[in-house]
Amino acid sequence: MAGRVSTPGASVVSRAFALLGAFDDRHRSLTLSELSRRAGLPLATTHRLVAELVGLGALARREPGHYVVGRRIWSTGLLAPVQTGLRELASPFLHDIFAATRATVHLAVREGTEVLYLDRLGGSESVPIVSRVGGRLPLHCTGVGKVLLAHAPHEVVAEVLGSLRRVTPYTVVRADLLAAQLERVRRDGYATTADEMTIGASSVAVPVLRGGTDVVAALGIVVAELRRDRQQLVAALRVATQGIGRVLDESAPPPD
Amino acid sequence: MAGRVSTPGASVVSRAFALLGAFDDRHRSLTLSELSRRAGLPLATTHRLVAELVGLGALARREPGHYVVGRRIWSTGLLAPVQTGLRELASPFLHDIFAATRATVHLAVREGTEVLYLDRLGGSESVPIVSRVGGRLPLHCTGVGKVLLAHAPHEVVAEVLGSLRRVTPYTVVRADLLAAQLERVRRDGYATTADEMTIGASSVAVPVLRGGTDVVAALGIVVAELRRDRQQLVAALRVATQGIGRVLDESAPPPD
DNA sequence: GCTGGACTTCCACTCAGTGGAAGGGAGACG
DNA sequence: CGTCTCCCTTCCACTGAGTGGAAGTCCAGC
Repeated sequence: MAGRVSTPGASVVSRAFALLGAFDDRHRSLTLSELSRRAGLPLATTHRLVAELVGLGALARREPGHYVVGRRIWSTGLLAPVQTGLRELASPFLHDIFAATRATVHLAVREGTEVLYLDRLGGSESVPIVSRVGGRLPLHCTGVGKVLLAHAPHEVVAEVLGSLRRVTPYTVVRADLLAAQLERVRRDGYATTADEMTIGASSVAVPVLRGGTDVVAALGIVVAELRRDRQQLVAALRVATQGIGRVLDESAPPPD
Repeated sequence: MAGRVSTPGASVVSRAFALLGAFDDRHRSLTLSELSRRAGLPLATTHRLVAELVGLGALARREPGHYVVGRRIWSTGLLAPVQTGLRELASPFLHDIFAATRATVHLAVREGTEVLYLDRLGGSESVPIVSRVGGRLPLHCTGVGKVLLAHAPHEVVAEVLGSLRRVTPYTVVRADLLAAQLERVRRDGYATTADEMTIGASSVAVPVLRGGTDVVAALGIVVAELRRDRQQLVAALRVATQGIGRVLDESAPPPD
C-alpha cells in the first residue's frame, strides 16, 4: 500500500483487525462511521476494508448501514483451543461449584493486561455481573484478575500498576496498596475483591496450576457479600482447581 | 503490495483470511508449511503473515512450529449475532425436543453452498454424528441441508446440483433425483435422509420460518432409523419451529 | 431549501507487500 | 559422518495494491 499514509507502520492486516476490534460487548452493531471512528481509520479506508471483510464473511451487514461480526469469524473462533482445551476440560468442575454455591462462577486467563473470561456459569438469580464469556475486564479490580496479576511477569505488573483506572469508589487505584495485595495473594493462594468492579458484588478467586507451579488460569466466584463464607468458598475453589490441574497434567505434560 | 505477485487480485486481507480458513475441524493445529499449502500461499508470504497474525492475537503458536486459532478470534466471534440472535432464542426449543426424543437435535443455516451448524444438542448416547457447532457440511446429504437447499435461490441450487459429492454409498448424487426430492420437501414441508452422510444415521428436518414465509434456518433431528416415528418427529419439530418463528417475529419484524 | 451527518466514488501517489533464492537446523538413512 | 530431505527463517529488488483527501450523493430534520 502506499500513498499519503496517515499512520505508517500499520499494515493492512492490522487495520482490518482494528475494525474487528471495534466491536465489543456494548457495540455489537456499528455503522460505517462508527467503525471508522472506533478503529481510528479514515472513512474512505474503512469503507473499502469493510466491503472486503463483508465479502470474506468476516463482517455482515444487517439493516442497511449496520455491520456486525460475521459468521465466519464465529465458526473459526470455535476452533480456538480455548474452546476445546481448558474450557471444556474445566467445565464439569465449574458445574460442581455452581451446584454447591448457586453463585456466579468464572474461569479466566490473562491476555496482555486484561482478564479474558473463558467461561461463566451463573443463574439469573445470581448477583448481576458485567463479565461475559469471551469478554475482557481490567486485571486490578476483579478477583480472577488479581490472581492472574499476582502471577504475571514483572513488566505486565508494572504496566498495570502504572495506570489503575477507577471503576467504582472502592476500586483500588493506589499502586502500593495493590502491590501489597498481590503479595498477599501469592502468600495466601487466593484473592478477594469487594465492590471494586461492581457495587454489591464481592469475589474470591484462586489460581489454576499446571504441573503444580504454572498459573495457567484463575477460577473465581462472585457473591453479594463475602463475610465468613470466605474460607469455605476458597476451599471449594481449591478442590475444583486441584481437579482441573490433575486433568491438565494428564492430558499434557507440565510445561507448555 | 506488489513485486512478483503470483495471484494478482488477491488482497493481503484475503490472504490473511485464507490462512484462518486453513483451519477446520480436522485441522485445529497446523505447521507453517501446512498453512502455506492449505492456504495456497508461498512459504515466505505465509511466514510473514502468520507472524503478523500471531502478533495481533488472531493466531497463537503452541509447541514450536504449531499454530492454532487465537483467542482474539474466539472472543470476537462470540460477538457475532448468531451467538446471541437465532441461536440463543431457539435454544429452549431445542432443549424441549431433545428432552422429548433424546436424539441429536440440530439448528442450521445455509452459508453459500454449505450447511452451517449453529447449535447442536445430543447426549453421548445419541447416534454418532460428524456435525459440530460452527462446522460446515454439504447441503445435499443432510436433513437440514436439503430443507435449506429446497428454499435456496436458483443459482445456489444449480451450483450444488452441478457437483454432488458422494459421501456414502447411499448419498444421492444424481441431480434429477435430488431435484425431485427438493420438490417434495417444498410440498411436504420436511426433508429426510437415510445413511446419506453417515451410515447408521437418518434424519428429518423442517424449515424455520420468519414472517410465515422466509426460511431463515432449519431444525433437524438425527436418529438411528426413521421407520414410522417420522410423522411424530415432524410434528415435534413443527411445534418447535412455530415457537421459534413466533419469537422471531416478535423480536424483529418479518423481512430482514 | 438548507444544513449536517452518513455513505460512496474517484484517482494520483507511493511504500507496504511480495516471493524467489539462499541460509540454517534437525532428523533419517545408508 | 556425509548426504538427503523437510521445515523454518531471513534477505531484498521490484512494483501494483492500498491509501486517503476531496468531491459527489443521499436522506432526515428543521
